[in-house]
Amino acid sequence: MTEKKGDGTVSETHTHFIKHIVSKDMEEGAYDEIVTRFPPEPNGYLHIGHAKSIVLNFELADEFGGRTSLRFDDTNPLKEDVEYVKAIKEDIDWLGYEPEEVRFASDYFEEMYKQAVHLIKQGLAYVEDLSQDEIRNMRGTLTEPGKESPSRSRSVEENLELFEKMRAGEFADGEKVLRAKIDMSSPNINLRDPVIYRISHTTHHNTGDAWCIYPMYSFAHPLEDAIEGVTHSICTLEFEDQRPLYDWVIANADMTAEPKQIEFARLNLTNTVMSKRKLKQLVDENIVDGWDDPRMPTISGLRRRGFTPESIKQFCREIGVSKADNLVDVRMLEHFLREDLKLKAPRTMAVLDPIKVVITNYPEGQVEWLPADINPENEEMGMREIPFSREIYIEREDFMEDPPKKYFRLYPGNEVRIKHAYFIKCEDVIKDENGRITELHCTYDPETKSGSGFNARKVKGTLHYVEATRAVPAEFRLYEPLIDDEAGGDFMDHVNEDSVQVHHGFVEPNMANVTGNDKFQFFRHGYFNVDPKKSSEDRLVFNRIVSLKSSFKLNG
RNA sequence: AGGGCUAUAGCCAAGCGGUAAGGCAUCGGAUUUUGAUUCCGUGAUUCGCAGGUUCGAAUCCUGCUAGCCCUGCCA
Repeated sequence: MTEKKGDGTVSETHTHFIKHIVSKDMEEGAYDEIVTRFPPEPNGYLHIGHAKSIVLNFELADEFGGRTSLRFDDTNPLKEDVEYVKAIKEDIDWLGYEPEEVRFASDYFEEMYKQAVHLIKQGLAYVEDLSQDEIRNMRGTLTEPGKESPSRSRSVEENLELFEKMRAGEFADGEKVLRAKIDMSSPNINLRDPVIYRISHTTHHNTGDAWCIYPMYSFAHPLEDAIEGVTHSICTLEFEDQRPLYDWVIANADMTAEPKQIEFARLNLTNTVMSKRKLKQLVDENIVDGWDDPRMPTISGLRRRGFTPESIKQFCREIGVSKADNLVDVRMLEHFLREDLKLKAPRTMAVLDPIKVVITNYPEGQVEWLPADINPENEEMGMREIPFSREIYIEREDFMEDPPKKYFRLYPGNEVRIKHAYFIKCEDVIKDENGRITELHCTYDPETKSGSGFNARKVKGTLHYVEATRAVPAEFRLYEPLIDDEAGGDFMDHVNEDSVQVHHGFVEPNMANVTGNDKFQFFRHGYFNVDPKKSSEDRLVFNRIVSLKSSFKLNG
């Protein structure tokens, strides 16, 4: 369990193939220092899959005493926006990582242009006259080689001139394109003279109208890495086929650095969609309440739901890094949230679906303030006092008129403990004209007061409660997975129509002033977060982050 | 099918020629003023399959099977 950081010591846990590669490189002295980067395109919000990559990149470099930068891969102005730049920075910061530097691919447009010219001069790139359709048709198929374009044999001088005109805005979008001259018959389609620059008369969020030609990812990315001195360029599996092109660019550009691309498997979670396209669709079609809806697997959604940075990071560490396609059970994420909050969150009581209990033998008008530990597993959190009186609320589901076997909550004639207070026994059930239970009449035994040491008899059940006259109204939002079933077909057919359950109940009086993102464990319910958007001073709204585990089953 | 990659328990995953770590989930049992926590216990004679090399193979070799990715002027 040596998990040292920042001193170059390799941890013995969480070992994986990328760490092996880096270890070996460092032992062989291949690099002075390891440099990684997290390179999001600012075209959407970050999700937990990105968190896996963020944790990997930052902690890997940190472990070897290296550095990590944040670099926005903004080479396609059609899809990118500053809104996303801002959100991405915020999410990384919230997770607790500080990039060595923040850069943009667009910072290097001039340098990339020069490198393209360098390729042209070597006869390794040419300006293409063919249309997009013609290029596609001549590319061949998976099993047949492509055909060489007539433009391929253009002279260096003419290519230089045309490329300059492309930059100068003398052509319309799609009229010309710059292609790398590699191999039209390569079995790897990425090497069949890939397009490396296209014309797009579009305002860029960063460079404005300075450019009307933009480099393609496959050309830009290796250059960005080389410029920044990145040693290990970590990306996901679908870029594996691009690695030969990545290496080709590095080999033929006028660059001394030799970054190495390493691919790992992206994260998939049960009951979750994990692509920006799909998440954007959920937002655009108003299936959810924005990118930060508490049901979204986005970092901002998880944050609003109440997940902590530490729980997300620990999850990312524990799932490991490999090249095998995977589908991780969301319950694993939930586990790390519970583990993180177990000792940190105050434990208080909330009644989500109240039913009133009148304790008929308790003096009218009397109130007792009972001592209660804030977290029995963490005494440093101290004590609080909670009121108890003749009328309290308990959970409607904690009473059954006709209970099955092994039900040890309240039922007629049964005695249970009220947490931190007394034993009560159900004497009478009051119903309205529709037969709905409106009130329970109980008696209490003064001798059974909590902390009194009473042990003449035992009860099987302990119920939480909120004192009725001082109860603070609150809204509770419970969540189910947004996606019913991750398998097959259009994911929109699997959207759970009933993924939010709203309850109106009460919390303890001492919770009247909680504010955005405060987290609590509500006894027997789970961990809750004060919704930073919906909650206000006069309307408390709690999101259930995760429930407590439970082995209780009715009828079983 | 041309190329690239992957395959270890229900899920994730270590392992790197010396006899299958760990986590999640599940199911038992003990403790419990949360049906929680905690604690103990629970599963691979076998690593996709078939051959081969070796004293010895999840690890090396050969063949096969299955799954994922690649024919954007997206990243």
